[in-house]
Amino acid sequence: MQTGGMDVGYHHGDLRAALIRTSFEVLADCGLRRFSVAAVARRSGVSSAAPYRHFPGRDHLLSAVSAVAARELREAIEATGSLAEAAGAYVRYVARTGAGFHVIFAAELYAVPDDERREQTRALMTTLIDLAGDVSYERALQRVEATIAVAHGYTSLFADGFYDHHATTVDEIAARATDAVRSLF
Amino acid sequence: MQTGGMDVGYHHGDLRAALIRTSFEVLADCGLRRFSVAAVARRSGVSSAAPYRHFPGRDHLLSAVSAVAARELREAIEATGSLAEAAGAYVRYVARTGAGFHVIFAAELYAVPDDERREQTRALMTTLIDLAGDVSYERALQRVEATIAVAHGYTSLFADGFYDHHATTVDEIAARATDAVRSLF
DNA sequence: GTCTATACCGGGATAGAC
DNA sequence: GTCTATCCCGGTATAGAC
Repeated sequence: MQTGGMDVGYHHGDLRAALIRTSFEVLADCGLRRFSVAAVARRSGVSSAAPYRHFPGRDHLLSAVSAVAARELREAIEATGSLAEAAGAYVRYVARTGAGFHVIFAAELYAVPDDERREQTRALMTTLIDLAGDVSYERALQRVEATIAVAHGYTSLFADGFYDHHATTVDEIAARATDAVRSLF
Repeated sequence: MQTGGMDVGYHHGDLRAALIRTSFEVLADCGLRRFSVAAVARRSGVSSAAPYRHFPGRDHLLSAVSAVAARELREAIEATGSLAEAAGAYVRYVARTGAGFHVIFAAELYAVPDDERREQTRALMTTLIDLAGDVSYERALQRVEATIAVAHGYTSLFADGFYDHHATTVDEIAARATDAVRSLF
């Protein structure tokens, strides 16, 4: 898939990457529920057939999005120093990109054999486990799960419009998620 | 909508209620994402047109499901004595029925003018606020939101197969959600 | 109140031109 | 590599028979 430094000169330069980028927008706007290859194509300004040159099908495109989201999220989390701050980083990342754990670990991706995605999701979990502190692996896993639950929970409420009445900002929600995780441990 | 004690003698007796009941199964099996009137009809053993005698469209059926879920969930929560236990009750209810906050407060229902749903969701929130203890309304709301976030987060992880590797049971997840909320306050 | 049949729409995916 | 054109499928919703 690499362009190898040559200017290939076709319409987009890198439609594959553009499609992945646009997929985030579609996810943010429509949710995983109404995510469609056709919508991504429209929004990218290409025909509905074009994406199939780069991805065999809808799930493979989603898998590529999952891999990118897992990497970017891990990088955001590595810039913090604790699980509590990681929860805040998660809230901000999902609010910004539209792709959270429900996309990264979407059930429909289990059957998609995408080594890149599997590597990136594994690395993300490893990073979280490392942040859990010097405890047993079992205990670390439970802490990570609790953190994910809190972060994902707040994010879902925010995304579902739960806070609309109070004009709550992303940063406020991120702070609440951070505080909640902090008081867990 | 009440049958008024008369035996009406048609195919189902009460197709409206049966459709709502079947909707829970479809939600549990397919998720909100793939929920469809057609699937509910198939599963109920009626034609795809039959539901439209009782509900104007997909969203109205979902709204009726939301109202029932809000009432049943409130009853389950009223049987507990604290927000922490309410979180556990929530995990168990959603695992059993498939309809959680993402259904009860689904964004696509905002536009549906269903007084019964609005009343039931309001009552559910009131019940939760009352459990938050003798604090300011603002503080109570924050506690409720934190509780919902934790409960919904754990439930999502469970539903998405996050715990499959460890053969975790519903009761274990419910206990973790309860513990997490307890350590929040 | 429920049926069969159908119109309509939109997404998934492929064929073949360029 | 992308286009246009097309097929298939399934869900929404309605019309009219029973």
